[in-house]
Amino acid sequence: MTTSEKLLDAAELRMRRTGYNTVSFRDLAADINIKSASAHYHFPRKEDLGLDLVKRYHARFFTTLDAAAAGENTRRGKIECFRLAYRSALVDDRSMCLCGLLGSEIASLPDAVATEVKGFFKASIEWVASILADGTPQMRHNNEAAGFVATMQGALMLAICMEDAALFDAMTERALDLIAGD
Amino acid sequence: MTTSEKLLDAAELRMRRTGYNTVSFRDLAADINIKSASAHYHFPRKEDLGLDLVKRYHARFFTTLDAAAAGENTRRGKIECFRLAYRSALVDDRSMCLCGLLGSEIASLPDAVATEVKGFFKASIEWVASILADGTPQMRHNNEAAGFVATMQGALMLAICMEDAALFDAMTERALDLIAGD
DNA sequence: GTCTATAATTTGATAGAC
DNA sequence: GTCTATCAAATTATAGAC
Repeated sequence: MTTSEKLLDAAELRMRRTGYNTVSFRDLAADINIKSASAHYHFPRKEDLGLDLVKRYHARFFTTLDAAAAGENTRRGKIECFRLAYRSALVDDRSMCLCGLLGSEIASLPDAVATEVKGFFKASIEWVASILADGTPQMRHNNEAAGFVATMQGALMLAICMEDAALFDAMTERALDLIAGD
Repeated sequence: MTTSEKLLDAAELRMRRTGYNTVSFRDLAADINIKSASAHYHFPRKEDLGLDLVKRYHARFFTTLDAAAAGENTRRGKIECFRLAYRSALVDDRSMCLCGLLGSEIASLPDAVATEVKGFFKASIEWVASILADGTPQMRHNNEAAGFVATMQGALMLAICMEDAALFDAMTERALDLIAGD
């Protein structure tokens, strides 16, 4: 694994817990046993690191999601994959969605990073909407898809905040029924 | 208005946009034309300010909500008041819910502030559940209420992030139908 | 209550040696 | 690529005058 990847891993761990502004080059460098000046060699400005991190998160999220959804034949099965991606953030990583946290503090982000976060949500809504429409996007599906994404984000935040993982399932199962039928 | 109240107002404006950690005593003091040392006279530590701010937000949120819901006779009408409280944060204040933002970055908050944020969500869930149960709380109502709160929080975050206020209505109207019946 | 002044720490970032 | 050394700025917080 390259030093850049190690830095991105360290940044993801920290930013998914405490956000963009609380994470310093010194902390990240210490995490992987280098000095902060070395970290700046790989990412000259913090904005460069933030941008690469959100791009990597975005790409990995949908690659993993598409692979899982490819094994499902029903709309409900595919959308359940989307829900499980958020559940995995909670259960496996005990962390927020990177874009859910950065999205909350979007007014404090560099413009380029903020734009990338918006891109993640746009892609998320379109992904869910495309499942609903079976390949033919429609405005109504977009609204339903956005509501589903919002519920996943809010449920993840609340479950982490309340330290109650079971609450995530309780909060999201009806949303799945609503969007995919009982 | 007292200086403490002015400081809390300034802190609320800033923290509902960028979170807890980006807000400094110097910024708040400058907002109300005093010096940061004077701000420390009113709130010795930042944690004191954060704690008072969340407590004030909590109290005001439910006072306003109760007043609005008292004018409604139906369950749906009362829960619609809850939705409108979030809509007002978006449309009137163009800001996140204070606790939605602080909840996202809860791992970076002083313990006392984090506890107070959790208290806001506990009270929110109980408020919605009590409407569902007409005064007789039940576990099933608690899960439905939590899901509704999650959707409001996620929808507010997404609408602000995507700079699309209309999206909030589109995302939340079905959640209201789901919980209160069509 | 507010001020000036300042301490102690942390931060993003750079210069230059190896 | 990584290091030491350093900078300029910002941060939380305190001491003491008025």
